[in-house]
Formats: sequence, C-alpha cells, structure tokens
Amino acid sequence: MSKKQNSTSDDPRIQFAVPYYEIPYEKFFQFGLSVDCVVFGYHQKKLKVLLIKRGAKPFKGDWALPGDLVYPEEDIAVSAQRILKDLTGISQLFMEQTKVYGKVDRHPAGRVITTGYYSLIDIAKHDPHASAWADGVYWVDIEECPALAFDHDQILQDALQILRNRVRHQPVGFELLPSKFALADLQYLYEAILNEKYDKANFRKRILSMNLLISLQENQKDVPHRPARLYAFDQKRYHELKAKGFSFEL
Amino acid sequence: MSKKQNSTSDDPRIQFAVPYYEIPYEKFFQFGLSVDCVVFGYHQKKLKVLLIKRGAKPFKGDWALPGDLVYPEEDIAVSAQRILKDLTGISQLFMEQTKVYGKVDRHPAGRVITTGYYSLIDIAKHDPHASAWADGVYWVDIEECPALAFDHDQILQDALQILRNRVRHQPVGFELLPSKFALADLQYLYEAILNEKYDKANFRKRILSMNLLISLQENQKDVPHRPARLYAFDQKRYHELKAKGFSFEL
DNA sequence: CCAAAAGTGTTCATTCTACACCCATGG
DNA sequence: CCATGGGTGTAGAATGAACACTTTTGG
Repeated sequence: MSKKQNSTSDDPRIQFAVPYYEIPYEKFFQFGLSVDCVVFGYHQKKLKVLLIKRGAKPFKGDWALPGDLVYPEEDIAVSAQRILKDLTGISQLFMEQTKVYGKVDRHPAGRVITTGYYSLIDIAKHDPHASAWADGVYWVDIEECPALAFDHDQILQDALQILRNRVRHQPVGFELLPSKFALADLQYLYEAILNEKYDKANFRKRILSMNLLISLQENQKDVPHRPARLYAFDQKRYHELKAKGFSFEL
Repeated sequence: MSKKQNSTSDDPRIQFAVPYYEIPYEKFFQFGLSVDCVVFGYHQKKLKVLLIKRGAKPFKGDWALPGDLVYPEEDIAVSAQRILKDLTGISQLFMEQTKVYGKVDRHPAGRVITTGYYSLIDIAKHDPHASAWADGVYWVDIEECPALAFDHDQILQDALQILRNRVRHQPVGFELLPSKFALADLQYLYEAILNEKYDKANFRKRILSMNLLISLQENQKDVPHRPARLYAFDQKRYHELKAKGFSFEL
C-alpha cells in the first residue's frame, strides 16, 4: 500500500507540533463559534438578500447578516437551521456551507470563528415578517446592499460567487421559485443571478433538453397576453442532476 | 434601498437568540479549533495523498490527515501554512479551504471544530522526508487509501470531490506538475484526477486553444522515442483563467 | 529497420447562435 | 385589431469525436 520512505530518528513526535499535554489544555479551547447566513431570495426579476439591523452591541444599529453563536453542544448545521427557523418560521430549508472565517480580530468580543452558510428561498412562500425578529429583518436588493458589520461584506460576496458558480453546474436556482412557474420566470431568475441576458428560444431549448421540467396541464391566468404554460420540476431528475452536475453555458 | 416591512412590536430583540450577556460568557468560548490538510501530489500517472501515522493519542498508530490545533492567536490560514511547512519545509504553498466539520462528538478530547484545506504539490519538488515528521509521513495512492482516524475519511472524500470539480473549471491541476512538462504529462494528470481516458489529439487541441501554455524551445532528453516538446504556463493567463474560470469537458 | 510515443489533419455529426416568424390573450 | 409577451423553426457557424496518418527519436 505504501512503504516507509525514511527513518532517520526514533523521536516519537506526535501529530501536534506543540503537544497539547505540554501547554495548558484550556488554552486550545477558548474559541467562540458562530454561524452567519446569506439567505438569497428572488422577487420581481431581482435577486435579494435577507439582512438584519443589529439590535445589540457590537455594531448596534448596523446592517448585518443574520447569525448567532453556536451553543456548546450544538452541531453547526443544526445551528444554521435554527437561525433560519427563527427568522422565517420554516425548518428544513436548503442550506449549504460556504467558507470559514477565522481572522484573529474579526470579532471585537474575542476570538470568534464563523461559518458561512447560504440558503435559497422563495420569498412569496417564506415571509420573515412572521418571525420573532420582525423588527429588523429586510429583503435588500443585491445591487443595493449597504456596508455590513464585522466581515459580513466579505461573507456575502463569497456566498454570491459560490451561488453563481453553483447555478451553472447544478439545478440550485430552483429553490427560489414557486412550485409552478413559467419558463420565462426561470430565465429571469438566471438573468438576475448571473447578471446576463439570454436568448429566449435558446434558453428554453437548453433547459427543456435537460428533462428536468414537467409540463403541467395548466396555464397562467389573467395575464394581458398569451398565457404561459406552467412547469414544475421532476424531483427525481432534479436530485440526479444535483449529484452528477451539468454545465449551463449560454 | 429597502423599507421596513413590518413592525408589530418594540421588543428590542438582538441578533443572538440567546443574548450572550444573559448566560455565562465563557460557555460560548470553549471550542477547540483545528486544521486538517489534504495534500495531493502526482507521481507516475497516479494521484497521491499525504498521510501520517499518528504518534500520539487519540488514535495513536492510526492513519490520519496531517493536522494540528490552531493556536489561540493564530489565523486559520496561517495555521494551515504552518502545518504544511512543518511537513514539507516549504512555505507559501497553494492551499484552499474545503469545508468545516463541527459534529459535537467528532473529537474525543472535547468540542473541536476542524477546517479542511487542500493543497497541490509537485512530489518531486517538495519532499516530506526532510521534515521533522519524517517518521510517519507517506505518500499513499488515492486508490489504496486506508481507513483514517476521526472523520478524516469524510474530509478526504470531500476534498477529492472539490478537486475534481475545480480541475474542470479552473487551471488548478497545474500546481502538481514541474515547471517544464510535456503535454502528455498534463493529459495523464487529468486522467489520474478525473479517472477518465482522453483522446490525445483532442486533448491537445483543447488545452492549446486556451492560450495557457507557452511552448519552450526545449525538448525531452534521453527518451527512447521522439522527444516531446516541453511547455510552461503563462502565469498571467493562468491567473486570468483562475479568476474567470473555464469549462473543460472532453 | 523497428518500436514507441509525439504530433497533425480530416471527416462527419452535433450543438450553438442569431434571428425571424407565428400564436393566444386582454383591452 | 392592436399590443404584449409566449412559443417555434431554421440556416450557417462553430465545436466536438473519432480515427488515421506522419514524424522523430533510441536501439
């Protein structure tokens, strides 16, 4: 399998460069841990992000991403779900890790490491008004985002970049739409996320050729033009493509 | 920019669901933090990973990824560089975060959060023999990897998946090769990472059309067949493609 | 001259791109 | 019957896949 390649000493060095039994144990267990969530939503052809106005120090009154300290016995992923549940009242939301932020001085209260998560939700379906934090929760257009507390600007930018990557290689964009939607809606969503324009005919061909959508026996109602056919996704195919990936280039 | 959408109470709730001034401050600052590195190398058409044999409890004697606890005043990225410097003697290696692992019971010594990093190095150039850990450091074929301590199996699998993704969208594979190499070497590298076979003619056309490589005025020496032209990458173009990405599908 | 791997060219099929055109609805 | 967006077809260009062929070295 693999052979020992060198053996110049019998020094029983251990994995830790500074063994934890030689310096005070507690010194290595004094980190704080938090989670910050970048929640993307889509409404009227615009990509939005959920921001809060901080009600406490530090950075009281400033804009920030929703986030919280992780409890001593809490799994990080659970923590992220809890934060979003508090905000939207909904559990089991789609969430995915982005990055870890560990600069020594990133939090004035001490050494706090934070993990970024991003989530995609259908604004119409999950209304943050209803949450306990109603006082300070807003959907903000991604193009008009104010400066944020801590290193949250960076966290938001990283999440946005990851979203833009994902949407071109996996069917993630769809979490943002209602369960029945027109093909044009999907196109506008892609245009909002990637900040591009696509040809209608070619966009449709591309999407439909993936066999990802199911054409419903139902059309739009009460529109002042020809009503569009509504679609839903094929859950099975959706997860298949999520696992194996695709390449969306137009 | 954004308007207040609802205001049913004047409850000055703050960002933290359980405010940190209402429960013992220290409780939130008792996490340990570590870094684990997945170091990929390439040698003789095989993708390798750098593993250690642990010399201390817990998991003494088991295979594991190289890793260490982060020091109280140390940046995470610095910590990752330090670990690799100890192993290889080289600083400033290419490294990138993969994921955070935060399960409550993932470390027997307490609540330790770990951040995965992956790195790509040219095996011929950076020899881990020379390091202080020589006793327990081995290059292991990725196909023949033993079971690892902690949740390191998971960390390795995630890193591998991320590498496979990266290599198809950014010129990341090149850190693994010597500064002068033949096109066939690059092809074998791709085949090793992605576990596929490519057509020689088409592979060359694809790679050369990216304008990423500079043809050197130099050929292989002492080979029992026609010597191949050697190439190096165009650093400028390399970083350009790294930033903007490409799509490698063959 | 042979083996072995480097390196190139060509054909055919497939996919992209751009753009023009027709369709269904409300007013 | 008009405005508005939904929905489709097609020609030409560009790209990709497969495979045969030529070249240059050492032995």
